[in-house]
Amino acid sequence: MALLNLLPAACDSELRRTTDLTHFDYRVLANLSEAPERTLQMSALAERTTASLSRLSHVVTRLERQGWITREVSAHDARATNAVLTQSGWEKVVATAPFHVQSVRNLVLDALTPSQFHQLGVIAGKIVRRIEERTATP
Amino acid sequence: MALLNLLPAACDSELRRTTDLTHFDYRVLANLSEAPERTLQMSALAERTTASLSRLSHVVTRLERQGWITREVSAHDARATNAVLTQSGWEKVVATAPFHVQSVRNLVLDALTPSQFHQLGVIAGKIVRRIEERTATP
DNA sequence: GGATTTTAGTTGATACTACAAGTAACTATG
DNA sequence: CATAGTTACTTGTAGTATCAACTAAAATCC
Repeated sequence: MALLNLLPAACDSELRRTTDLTHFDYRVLANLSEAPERTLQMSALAERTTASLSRLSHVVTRLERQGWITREVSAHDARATNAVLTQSGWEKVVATAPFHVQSVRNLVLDALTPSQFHQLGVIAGKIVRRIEERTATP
Repeated sequence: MALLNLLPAACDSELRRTTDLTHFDYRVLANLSEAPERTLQMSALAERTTASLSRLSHVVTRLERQGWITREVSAHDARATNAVLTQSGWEKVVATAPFHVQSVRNLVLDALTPSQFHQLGVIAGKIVRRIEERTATP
C-alpha cells in the first residue's frame, strides 16, 4: 500500500518540479509521439494509458488548450476522434523525456536488482490482468 | 505504470460499491482500531498511512463529521491532536473489514504464487525506502 | 428500411488531493 | 526571560479525478 501511495506521487512531483506536466500528461504525449502519424484514436489512447475515456477527454482538452495536441474527426468513423500531437507537443516530449527517464531510473530501476526488476514486471502483469478480468465481467 | 493506475482505483471501487469508504478512509480507521485506546496522534497516523498531515487532516475532518472519529488535544503536548475512534467508527471497521480482506485477496493474493507475493513485498519495500530517502534529502 | 442497441466521446457536478500560508504551542539560546 | 526557531496541525484554494448523464454516429435486428 505504501508503494501505491508514494510512487505515483513521487513520479508526479519529480516531473512537475522540472517540467509542467503530470506524469499522466507525459504518458499521453509520449504515446502519441510513438504512434504512426503521431496520431491515435481516443479509445486507443485511453487503452494504452489505462485511463477511462472520460479522464482522457478532460486531459486532452487541457493539453489541447496548451497547444500540444489537436483533435480531428476520424475519416472512417464519424463517431471517432483522433488526437494528434502538434509540432510543439513533439518538442515538449523531446524536452521532457530525459527527466522522465531519469526519475524512473532513480526511483525504481536503481532500487532493484535486474532480476527483481524483471519479477516486478511479471507480478504487475499478473495483477493487472486480474483487475481487467474482474472489471470486464462484474 | 498500469499497476499504479489500476490497482488503487480497483481497491477503491470494490470497497466503495459495498461500503461508503475510500480505501484510504478504511486504512485510517483500521489503523486507529489496532492502536492502544483506539487512539493515535495525527502525526503517527499520517506516518502509518504514508499520507501528508494535510491530507490526513482533511480526511479526518470528514470522518469526524460522519461520527467515526473524534479529535482531542493531547494531554502532554497541547500542540498535538489525538484522533480517537468512536464506538460507531469501531463498528464501521468491523463491518467493513471482510470486504476489504476479500478485495485484496481477489485482486492481489489470488493472482500471485506465494513466492511472488513475498517478492512483491521485498520489491515494494526497496522502492519505498528509495523514495523516502530521496524526499528526505532533496 | 425504420427502430433499437451499441459504440465513441463529451461535459458538468462533485469530491478528493496537493500546495502554500497561517496559527498556536513548545524549545533552545543568548 | 524574551525572542528566534521548530513542531504540530489546520485551512483556503486551485487543480485533478470520477461519476453519471448526455449527444451523436454506426451497427444490428426484425
